[in-house]
Amino acid sequence: MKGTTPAEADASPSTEGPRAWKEKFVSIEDCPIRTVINQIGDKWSVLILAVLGTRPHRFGELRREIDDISQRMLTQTLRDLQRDGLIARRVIPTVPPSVEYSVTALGKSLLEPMSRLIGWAERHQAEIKLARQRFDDSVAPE
Amino acid sequence: MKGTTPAEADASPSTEGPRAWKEKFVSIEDCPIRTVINQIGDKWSVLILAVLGTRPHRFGELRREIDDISQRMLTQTLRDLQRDGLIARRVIPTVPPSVEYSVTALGKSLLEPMSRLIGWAERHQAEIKLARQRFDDSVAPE
DNA sequence: CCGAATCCAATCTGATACTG
DNA sequence: CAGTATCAGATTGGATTCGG
Repeated sequence: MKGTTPAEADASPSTEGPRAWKEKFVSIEDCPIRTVINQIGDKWSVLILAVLGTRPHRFGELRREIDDISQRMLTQTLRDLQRDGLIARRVIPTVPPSVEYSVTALGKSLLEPMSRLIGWAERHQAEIKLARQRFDDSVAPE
Repeated sequence: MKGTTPAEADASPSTEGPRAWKEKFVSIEDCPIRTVINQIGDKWSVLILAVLGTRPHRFGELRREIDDISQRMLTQTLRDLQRDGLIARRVIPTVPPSVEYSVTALGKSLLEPMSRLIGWAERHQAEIKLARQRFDDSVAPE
C-alpha cells in the first residue's frame, strides 16, 4: 500500500475517487503507507501506543501491564516508536533510574485513526471469525 | 451468500478515548485487534484491498498493476483476505479460466477506517521522516 | 531499574519450476 | 490464465545473560 487521497476526504474510497490511489500505489519506492503500516503492523506497537494513550507509563509499568511481552521486544518497540516521533522518552534521574514514556502530539494524532480501525475490528470480529470458519470448513471438510 | 453486513455505520465516535481499550488489550487471548492488525499488517493486504476498492480485478490484472508482488504472495494474500470475508472470489468459466476478485461489503466497510489511517500516514510522512533522521543522527552522530 | 547483546527457533517472502 | 510446490534467504520474536 502506498499513497492515497488528499487525506481529508478519505471517507469514500469506493464511491469517490480512489482512482488517484492506484497510481501512487504501484510505485513502491517511497510509499508513506508502507512506512506506517509496517511500523504499527508489528506485534506490539498498537498495543503499546494504546496503553500509553491512556497515560504516561514507566518501563516497568508497561512491562507489568502487558506482561506477556518480552523485555527485548518492549525495549525495541519503544525505541522504534520513539524513533518515529510517536512517543517521548524521559529519563528521571532517581536513585534507581526510571524512564517514563508518553505519546507525543504526533502519536496522539495517530491514535484517532487507529482507534477507528480498532473500533472496526471490534464491531466485525464475530463476522470475521465466522467467515474464517466457513472458509476453513469448505476447504478441509474432510 | 456471505456478508450481509450493514457496513455503513462504521464512522464511529472519533475520540471516545482509549480508556476502554486497555482492558480488552491486556487479555491477549482472543484479542480482536490482533486478528485484524496482523492481517492488514502484512506486506500486501492493504495495497491489494485498496486496489480492489477501486474496482474488481482479475488475477492477472492485479499482478500487472502491483507488478512487484510475486505470484506466490499475491495468491496467498488473496486467499487470506477471502478467508476473512473481506474479498470475494468469482470464477468465470471462460476458455482460459479467469478469476475475478472484488471487495465484499465487509471489505468495503474496512476500507473507510483504513483510508483514514492512510490519510494520516500521508499527512505526517514528512514529520516522521524528519523524526527518524533526527533520531538516527543523535544516535550515530559519528 | 532500564536496556543492550547473543543465540536460536519460527515465520515470512521471493525465485523458480510445474500443473489444469 | 490461475494456481501450486519446493527450496533458500531474510526477518521476526523469545530466552537468556550481562552491564550501567
